[in-house]
Amino acid sequence: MQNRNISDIIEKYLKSILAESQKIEIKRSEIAEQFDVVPSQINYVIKTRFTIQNGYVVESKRGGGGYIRIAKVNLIDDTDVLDQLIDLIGESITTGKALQIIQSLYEDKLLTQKEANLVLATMDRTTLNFADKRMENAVRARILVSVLNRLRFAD
Amino acid sequence: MQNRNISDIIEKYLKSILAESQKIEIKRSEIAEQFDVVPSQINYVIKTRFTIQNGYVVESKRGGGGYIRIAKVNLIDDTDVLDQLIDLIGESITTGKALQIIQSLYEDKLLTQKEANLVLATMDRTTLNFADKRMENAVRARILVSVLNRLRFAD
DNA sequence: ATAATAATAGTCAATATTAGTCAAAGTTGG
DNA sequence: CCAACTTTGACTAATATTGACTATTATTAT
Repeated sequence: MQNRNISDIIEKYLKSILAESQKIEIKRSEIAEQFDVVPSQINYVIKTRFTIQNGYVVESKRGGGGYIRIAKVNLIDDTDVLDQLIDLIGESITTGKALQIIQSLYEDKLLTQKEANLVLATMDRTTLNFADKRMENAVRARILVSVLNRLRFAD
Repeated sequence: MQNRNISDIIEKYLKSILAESQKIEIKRSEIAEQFDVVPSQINYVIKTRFTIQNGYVVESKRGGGGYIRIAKVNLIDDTDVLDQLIDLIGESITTGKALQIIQSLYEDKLLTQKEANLVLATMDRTTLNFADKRMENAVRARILVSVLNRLRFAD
């Protein structure tokens, strides 16, 4: 609505540019000024919304002429990315990160919306319902890895 | 009848908005203040009156700019079949019985082949990987029930 | 060349801003 | 009176915002 948080707005802005051009290069301080936030908030936005789980790769450089580059990666072309994701999941994953990964799979058309929603339902917090959060995250990790591996094989 | 409790009044208010717009986004604290109740009462109202059985899906976010969204969804016709299956599953189910249920869902065209395979992958014995078989069957039951509930409405 | 300075971006922890959970206490209809 | 439902609030969890401090790279002065 009208009072969304500024991080979401910055995210949306950056993604609108990325929808056109696959890759962008920004100056942290400029974006910060444009949206009237402290520069480190840009790092927050990137760290929470432009990770490899989200299907983005980020690189940067400090010093004069410094920049932050954000590029969209594609899970279909790049089988490495699936492996990377499985690696990254390891033996534990939270609902939030899992959601990011499922969303990326949907965006890259590896899952339909219905498939994505079904998979999300299986690993929801209330579904797993463990008192011990470590166990919950461990089971979720196994489920998600299982799904990713299932996607390697075409039906 | 005119002196209903406040939960009913809040329910009616929210549903009157939903009658117009299919989906609303509220700020918990604002609604609580508007009706002069503690914020957690909003959770109570949602939990008791905006369930999936009633055709509502709820999502929320905490933190700055947080919200609660309630959407009205279109329930499919065979909800009573789903109810029966959920009843049948109870709190525990083996891989074999789960497979049977998923196969019947496929035959009834509630799941495609790929969807069925994905769901099976999530509740496979090696995926869940519990030493304690009772726990394994309990988790599988929760996962399968969650899937069935997700099938109550279209995307 | 080297050192000093300027111009970037990164990290991290404190604080703020929401919503969720749970159980105790209160209320009500049968 | 009892069981079910409602109300309340203390505690918890998730997410966002801010700023002080750090790290890296480029440019300028010596």
